[in-house]
Order: sequence, then structure tokens, then C-alpha cells
Amino acid sequence: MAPSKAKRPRRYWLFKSEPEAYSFEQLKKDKKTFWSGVRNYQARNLLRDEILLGDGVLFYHSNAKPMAVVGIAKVVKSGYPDPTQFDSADHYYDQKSDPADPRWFVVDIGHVAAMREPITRDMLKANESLEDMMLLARGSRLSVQPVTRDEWREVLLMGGQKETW
DNA sequence: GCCAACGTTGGC
DNA sequence: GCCAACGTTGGC
Repeated sequence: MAPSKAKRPRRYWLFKSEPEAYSFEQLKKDKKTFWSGVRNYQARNLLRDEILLGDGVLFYHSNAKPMAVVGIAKVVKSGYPDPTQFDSADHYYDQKSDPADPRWFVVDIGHVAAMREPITRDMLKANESLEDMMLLARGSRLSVQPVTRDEWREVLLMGGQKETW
């Protein structure tokens, strides 16, 4: 019998990227990409187990001017082993990762739409309904983090999105 | 450029 | 298993 994936409501996430490393503009050119190089176990667990096909992704530029949510992406392939961990020439090579039991995972995301204008960190902070966003919490460095349905809707509204994607 | 907050590593 | 040292993240 084929295993059936339990249906669950679509979930929402925020992925951080330094635009110098990989920008939303680059994703627009690429159409899709695999989200490689995450080397944090908490984020790994999300990529491996929680972030599923069809989920929504807010694309955030960190260490940037401006720091902002700049666009929307969606998960087009659920978690699978990050190929860069096995490539000894790659910056993200991990000698300790066993191919039979991979340590690091990626998902594929696809470009959906750019925000009408970047939703800056200051704008997010100024919005009371977003005060609980993990992104804004002190000391939160998680590069892949959950966003609630309400936060997702609010940020899309701020970004001039007519659809909820 | 600074540095606080974290996460990881490795000696013991 | 503790914890000091170290490296990284990422806002400021």
C-alpha cells in the first residue's frame, strides 16, 4: 500500500537570506532554487520534517539595506538531503555527514511574487499585530522560521498582495 | 565596525 | 556531562 501523506493545513515560513549570498531577484531569475547551506539543527528539523510541498515562504533579506521581506515564494519540493554536504569542494561540505544518514536537508522553493515594495523591518516592528513574529524577537537567529497564518496574511496585505497565494 | 546572543566544540 | 572557548549571526 502506498504511504499517504497526512493532509495538513498549508503552513507558512520565513526564510532569511543575505542578498549578497542569494537575493530574491536571483530567485526570480532562477524561477526556483534549493535552499542549501542551512547548518543549524533546529532549522534542519523544520526543513526535513515540517516544511512541505505547497507551503508559503516569506523571503527576507537580512544584513541588508533595507532589511525587509521582499517577496513570496512557495515550497515546490519537500525535504531531501542537501547535496552540498557531500561535496568536498563545496563551502558547505560536512565530512561528518554519512550519506546513509544525512545530517542536513534542503527544500526547493519557487518564485511567486515580489512585494509591491519591500516590507522593511521597521515597518514590521511598527505593526502591532506582528509584535509576536519570531523574526522580531530578541536574539532570534533561526534562518528558517515559522510564521502564523495571521502574520502571513498581514505581511501580504502590507506588501500590496491581492491574493493570499 | 561593534558586539550581544546563540550554537557548537572539545578538554576535562 | 559540564562549561570555557570559539565561531557565527545579524541587528544596530
